[in-house]
Amino acid sequence: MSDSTFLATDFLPADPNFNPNPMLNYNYLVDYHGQQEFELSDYLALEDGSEEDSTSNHLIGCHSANPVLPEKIIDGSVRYTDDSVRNVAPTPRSSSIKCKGGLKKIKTDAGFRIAFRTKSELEIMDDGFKWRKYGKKTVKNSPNPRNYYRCSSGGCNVKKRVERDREDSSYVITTYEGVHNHESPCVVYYNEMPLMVPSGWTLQASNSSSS
DNA sequence: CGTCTTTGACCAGCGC
DNA sequence: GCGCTGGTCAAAGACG
Repeated sequence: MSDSTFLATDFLPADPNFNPNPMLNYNYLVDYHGQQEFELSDYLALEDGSEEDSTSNHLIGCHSANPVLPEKIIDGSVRYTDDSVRNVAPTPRSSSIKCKGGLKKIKTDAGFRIAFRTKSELEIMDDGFKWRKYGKKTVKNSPNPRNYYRCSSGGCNVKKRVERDREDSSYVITTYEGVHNHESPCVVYYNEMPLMVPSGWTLQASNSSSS
């Protein structure tokens, strides 16, 4: 499954005005390893030219929650630049989607799974959605527990896992799974800040492609 | 009182 | 088949 490799990227909140909400900080997203500017609007465009099912509802649907920056992903595992692989979770019947800019998403039965690593002191970043914690697990070979969250909006079964990098606890590894079938509770807030919304970025409810 | 977190138990998948 | 591991459930407690 080597063709499902992500380019390794980092999310670097170096600016003091940094807000962990990726929706509000798309201009802070930098392809760190590639030394190349990487904006969230680019990421939104990734669906174009995808190898399958490019209805483009997926990313629109996961707008503020999902699209930060993934590390490399090898079919359910996060692969770091040092080629170490840390298990995220098996991704049964997954399929990779080739994306512009070298990024890919993992599609599962529950929708897409996107993992990324964020340098942040905050373990829970405000991504515009409301999450309910439903589990906590210690992970093998990791001193840090993994927390499980589910979108608290009724009928929305998007999940996310949050854990600290076992080797560098200043990084938080977040994995989103599924696509929200509702708008972000802070859409109103975004609409009040039109300059913060990338061109071509439309805040619309997704068709629940995961169903 | 409603909502959320905590946490131990349970279950399923996978490798040996 | 068995043990390990990750993911989820659900009861109990905390909190506003």
